[in-house]
Amino acid sequence: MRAYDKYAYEPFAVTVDLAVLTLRAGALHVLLVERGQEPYAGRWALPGGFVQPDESAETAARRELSEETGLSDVSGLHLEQLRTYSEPDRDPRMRVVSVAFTALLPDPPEPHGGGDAAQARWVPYDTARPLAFDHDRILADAHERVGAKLEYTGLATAFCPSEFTLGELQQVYETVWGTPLDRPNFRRKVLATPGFVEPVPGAARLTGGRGKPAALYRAGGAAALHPPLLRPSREGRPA
Amino acid sequence: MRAYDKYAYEPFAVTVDLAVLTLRAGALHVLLVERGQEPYAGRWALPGGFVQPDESAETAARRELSEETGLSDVSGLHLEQLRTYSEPDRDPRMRVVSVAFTALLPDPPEPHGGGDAAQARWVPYDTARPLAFDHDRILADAHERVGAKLEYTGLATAFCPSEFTLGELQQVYETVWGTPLDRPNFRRKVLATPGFVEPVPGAARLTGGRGKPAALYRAGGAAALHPPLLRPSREGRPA
DNA sequence: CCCCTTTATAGTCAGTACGACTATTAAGGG
DNA sequence: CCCTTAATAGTCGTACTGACTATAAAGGGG
Repeated sequence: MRAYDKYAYEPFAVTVDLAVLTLRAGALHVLLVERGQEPYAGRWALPGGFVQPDESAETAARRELSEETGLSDVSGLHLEQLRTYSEPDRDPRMRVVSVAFTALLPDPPEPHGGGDAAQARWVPYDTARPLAFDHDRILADAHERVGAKLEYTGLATAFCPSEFTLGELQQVYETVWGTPLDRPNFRRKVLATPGFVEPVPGAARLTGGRGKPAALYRAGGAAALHPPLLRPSREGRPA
Repeated sequence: MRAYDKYAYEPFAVTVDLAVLTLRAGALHVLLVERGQEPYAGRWALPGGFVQPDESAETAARRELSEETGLSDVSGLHLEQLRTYSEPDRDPRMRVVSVAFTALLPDPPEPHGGGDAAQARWVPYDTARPLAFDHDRILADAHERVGAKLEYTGLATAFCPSEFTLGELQQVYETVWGTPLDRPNFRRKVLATPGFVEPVPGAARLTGGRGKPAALYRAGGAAALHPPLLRPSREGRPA
């Protein structure tokens, strides 16, 4: 029961931490900031900050996202609560409970070093560690969550600009999952899943570089994919 | 960035709230406590309480679970973080951030009214609302999460005793999803999914009531189901 | 004691999804 | 003007799925 009267309660500091992911040059990148002070001075960490008295954690996360990326409009970006980290010793200075979020960006702007960020950079996911505090774990949890959600939601489109080719969409899956996918089969499945993507009607063709121009698509309205787009099973072909 | 120095920080109270779900007589039930004081005096609420200074949220949740259910050993029970609720006005008295958990129980013991719970009861899920605070939302989120996880994890066995029949397992799915399932097909899929369940070797038969006795199974070790056991699609057969 | 109901388990069958391929089209580059 | 690159189209056999039918093994009521 809610025993407000029975237990004394200790005040906690509540922060948000952001795992901001994007794709640059076909590789998964994460937005990191360099810490200026102890503890972990000089180490890289996930961006974050304190939740203000009048904010929800979601509001604080979106504010931090805007501050750290330098983007004026972050309202359309995908921002999702990951989980809360509350180990008593996770911050050596004081008792800090952190609500972690995952954010997905389509086209990565150079993080303006302005604002309050001492130094903010896009770092390839593979070379990000070790991070300060328990951020290694948060980042790993974020990656795992995103990979899982690609299977049964249309989340992949959050990595893409508003209009994209199926090849770009496939690259999202391949990069996050770390697995090459068969192009014709990927195409078939995506187009067979209602509400995942919809073709851009006009004479829509992207002339990026070499090769046949690809048709452009927009994100469909569907939140859940039916059927899901399962990643190649680690099991399934055992002995 | 972690601007501990830049912003003043407000102390928050941090609580855990528990959505404890079980199956009784083929219906989904949730453990509720009756509030004795304002606000929401006389209303039912999810059990919960303050996180103590030396506890993580997970530790606090398991402690509360033990206290509220009266079970001496809650170490084997499924307990999982749901998400954190932090709207500034969710508690009219003060700023409270609550980390919500979902717990799944196999056989429901009568909640001992002892401990500190004024009154604790198993309430059918459908008649649980309205609850105090934002607990309606928490409960709905818990239900949705559990329903989704039944698809791609072996979570359903957490609702069952250590040995169970496939009929009982099917009842878990039907009750949580609110959909009848075809028995032969359910059986085929469960047995075809490696690691989901394993037969109890001995002369294992349950003579519960009428009908042919069923073979007994135990939970297999698999965390993820491959292939997943998808619920009958709301879409898929549209117009 | 014999049906009749109940529940478990076995099996069938057609439609579909999927993985692995091959083929064709439409660009750009030397 | 080929050659490479990338997009798109199509094929084929297997696995899976949903909808069913059939059989087996219990208990209960006349």
